[in-house]
Amino acid sequence: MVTMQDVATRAGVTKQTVSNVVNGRAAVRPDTAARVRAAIADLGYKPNLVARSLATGTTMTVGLIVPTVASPFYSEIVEEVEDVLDQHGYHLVLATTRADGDRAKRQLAGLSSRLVDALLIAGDRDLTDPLALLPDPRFPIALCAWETDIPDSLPVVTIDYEHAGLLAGKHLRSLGHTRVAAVVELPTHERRLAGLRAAFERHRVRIGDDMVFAPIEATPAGGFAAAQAALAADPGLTAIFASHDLLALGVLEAVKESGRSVPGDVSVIGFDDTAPVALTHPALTAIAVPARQMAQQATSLLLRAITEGTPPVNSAQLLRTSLVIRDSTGPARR
Amino acid sequence: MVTMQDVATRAGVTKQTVSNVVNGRAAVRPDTAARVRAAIADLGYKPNLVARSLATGTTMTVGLIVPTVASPFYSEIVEEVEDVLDQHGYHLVLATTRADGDRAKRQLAGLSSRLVDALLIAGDRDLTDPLALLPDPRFPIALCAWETDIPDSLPVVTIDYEHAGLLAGKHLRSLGHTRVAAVVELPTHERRLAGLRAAFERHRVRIGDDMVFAPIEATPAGGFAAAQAALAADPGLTAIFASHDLLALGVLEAVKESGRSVPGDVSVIGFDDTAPVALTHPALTAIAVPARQMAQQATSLLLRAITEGTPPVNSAQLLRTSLVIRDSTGPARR
DNA sequence: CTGAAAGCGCTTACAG
DNA sequence: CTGAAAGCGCTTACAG
Repeated sequence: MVTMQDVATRAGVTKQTVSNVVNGRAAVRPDTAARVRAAIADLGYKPNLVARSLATGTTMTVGLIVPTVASPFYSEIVEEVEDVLDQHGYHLVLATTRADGDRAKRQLAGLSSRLVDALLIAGDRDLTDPLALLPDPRFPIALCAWETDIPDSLPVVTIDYEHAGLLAGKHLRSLGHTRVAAVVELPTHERRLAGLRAAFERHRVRIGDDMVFAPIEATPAGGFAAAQAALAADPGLTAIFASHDLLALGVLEAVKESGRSVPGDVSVIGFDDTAPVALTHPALTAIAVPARQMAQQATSLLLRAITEGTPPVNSAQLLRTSLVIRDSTGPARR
Repeated sequence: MVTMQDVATRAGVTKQTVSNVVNGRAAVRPDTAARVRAAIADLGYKPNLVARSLATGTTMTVGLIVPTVASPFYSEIVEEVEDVLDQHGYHLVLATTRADGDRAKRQLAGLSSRLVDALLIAGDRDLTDPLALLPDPRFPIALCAWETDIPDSLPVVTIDYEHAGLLAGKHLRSLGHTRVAAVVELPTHERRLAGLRAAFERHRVRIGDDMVFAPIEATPAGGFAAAQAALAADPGLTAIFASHDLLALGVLEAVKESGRSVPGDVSVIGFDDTAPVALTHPALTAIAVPARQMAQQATSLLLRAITEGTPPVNSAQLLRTSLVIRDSTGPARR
């Protein structure tokens, strides 16, 4: 490895001067700088980022923990976080928890030992408990896409999931649906469900626990099976709410496979509104969650905390969702 | 920040002893070790990983560059790489190139300055040229999922794409198809296309350039539009090959939307065989690529190189693909 | 089994 | 504008 000292020797200066031209910090006489730059090029010198980190106390790296990357929702978040980081010269250390609490705990511990300058945790699927054992309070952490039990000690950028569920419910209700089933990942998505129910209760319609189906896995296949169960439980239902898009994809297929038409016989509404859903047939009506904006805000929050050396502003930001009406919802069949 | 020295002072030993108990390296008398451990707990000491890295010359971190993470194929690779890394106590630094050559170049440069101990590059979409400016030859780099222009200076774990395309072609040919279109991401997937063509040429059937359609984007929507174009170009075609699953999803929809049945009127075959495709209707026939195995092998290769301190074995490993026949392919309509 | 010393490759004030 | 010194928090031989 060629070191800064090697460059200095070659250019006939001290390493401090090399450091100055590399970082453009102090003013260096043009010809000296040129000599140094030539030496750098000749030797193919690259600064050792680890040494720099030790000296500066900053790694130019941010950690991101997500439940999985194999979902359009989280992959959008990962890409957005990386974009913002990249724009500011930071690198991304990624960890996926994969429905494994121990793994999540290990990653939380591993990432908070100065390997990264800050940590963003997206999704409360596997990390609700471990958060109790918070590391150094001065270490910048932020949460996003957090639905359950928002800890008040940490800044969070999320959405009002209950209101989002309410939006979905109001839409279905306004179309006259009264026999609806919900395919919901529980307990993670309980707020969405609560909102959905609230929309109906206002009209004295109750979505009982017997019409709530928790999929075995958070995939189209999981949604498919859950929807089949729903159709078996009430063959006359007219609408199905899916607590996220991947499930909705499976629900759509299950309904069609059962010989029913969408939305003629059964309306289907999804949640998140990630890119792939606009292409389903019929195109999926869904609650749109501003995932990229959420990731962007949370990342900026952390970056600001890092550069200002203060803990991130401890606030709970709630982003708004909206209803995107496409072709999978329609008036309830009589 | 509480340092090793703080722990040492509190436990009444020197920091070397603390280091020894933390790393379990040298033998430490049980009661001393207990005292040190107590001090660590009291102070909430966590070793500074950056300082350790500078001293040991290793970061326990591996970089991964992929084109995107919003695709089932690459997200599987990312998750598998992270799994292997996690099992060995390594962290993952992730960079996505996102069809941006400059960004790719920047990432390659950024990641090879001792921020990571090794680098895995998956997918040749954006990084073919930049590889020319290779960093230190002793820095462990490996390639995987590489289709075009495999550099012979770097170890690569990939598959025989031409043979994979041949498999797809032989399958369609054996079903009697002679009017086939190909929806292919070019030039990235040209080997697959070459294989497909080769299968037909043996039977004196030619898939002309006018029947090859490059999608605007690597998404279902891209596949959808390309398939529509294909059906317009030859309304009587009986089979469509898609160069990856996401495209195939769109192709399937386009064919159905055109009023044709799959596979009655048109057979559709995909490529990669990622998780989501088994649930399409009809279930997609596809060339199965062992993505996880590929990622696993490449990662192991790098890990071995790191621990042994030698450059990775410079070999080109070709993994085998297989044909998974489901319901989207059938005999050609007469 | 424990401690004193040197070093990893940088940066950051501080003199000159 | 350039150089000498100290330090970031660890680990690694090496004495005792």
